[in-house]
Amino acid sequence: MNIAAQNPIRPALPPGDADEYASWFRCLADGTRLLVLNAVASADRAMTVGEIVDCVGVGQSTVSHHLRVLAEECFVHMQADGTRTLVTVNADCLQALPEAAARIMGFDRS
Amino acid sequence: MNIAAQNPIRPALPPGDADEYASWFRCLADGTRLLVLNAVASADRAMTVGEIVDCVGVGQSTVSHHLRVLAEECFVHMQADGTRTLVTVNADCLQALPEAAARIMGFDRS
DNA sequence: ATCGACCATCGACGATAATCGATTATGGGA
DNA sequence: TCCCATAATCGATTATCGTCGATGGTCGAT
Repeated sequence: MNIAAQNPIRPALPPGDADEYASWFRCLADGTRLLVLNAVASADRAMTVGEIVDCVGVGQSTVSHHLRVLAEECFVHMQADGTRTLVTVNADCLQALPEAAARIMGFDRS
Repeated sequence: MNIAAQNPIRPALPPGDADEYASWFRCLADGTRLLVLNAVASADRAMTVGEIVDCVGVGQSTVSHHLRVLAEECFVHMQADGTRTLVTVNADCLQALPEAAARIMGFDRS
């Protein structure tokens, strides 16, 4: 018998929300990507892609790929500046992380 | 020239730590795994593997796999009870999440 | 002792993702 | 206009991961 499935006291996390959170966490689930994010976050200024490449120590195309992934989830903001691309972090995005954890743990403030 | 690499004002996140955090986030980077975690967290009691299977709606071996991954990162605790396995959550693990975010963003309290 | 319930493990498959090198596109300076 | 620097894109390769079905092992009940 499955008591929990029949008597869900707390509303279960909708599978759609779970996938949404998952893709969000997946963005942080790679060491290189965390190094990229940390480099930009620690710089206190906009960084170019080339600077990030030198900081992280992987190929330029790899950094470009990771920046695109981070930008798609709004962890960073990218703005073209002539031939360069200036990268800045979106601090709000990471600060929303505890809220996600709370929902997963069922600490909904309903 | 690479100013940031030569003048790292803030200490960069060590690559080893980045990988450590990454494997931590990777644990939460799958929708099914979040559903498993949410099911156990919302239950207010220990759950058996079979109950989780019924809640989440994937195969038994898949749930067993995800539970092992979650247990390796200490998100859940598993204890054999006869032929069953009782699963409980480790709330502390998810509450440490904001700290990880802070370090990635360079908000080290040195 | 046998049977059934429960769960872990194994092997396989498909999908996804990380990385690299090469190429291409674009803007700025000579 | 021509060249260089910068970065995005492409193609290929490799590794990792999620899922399933089947198998095996263990405990409890009959």
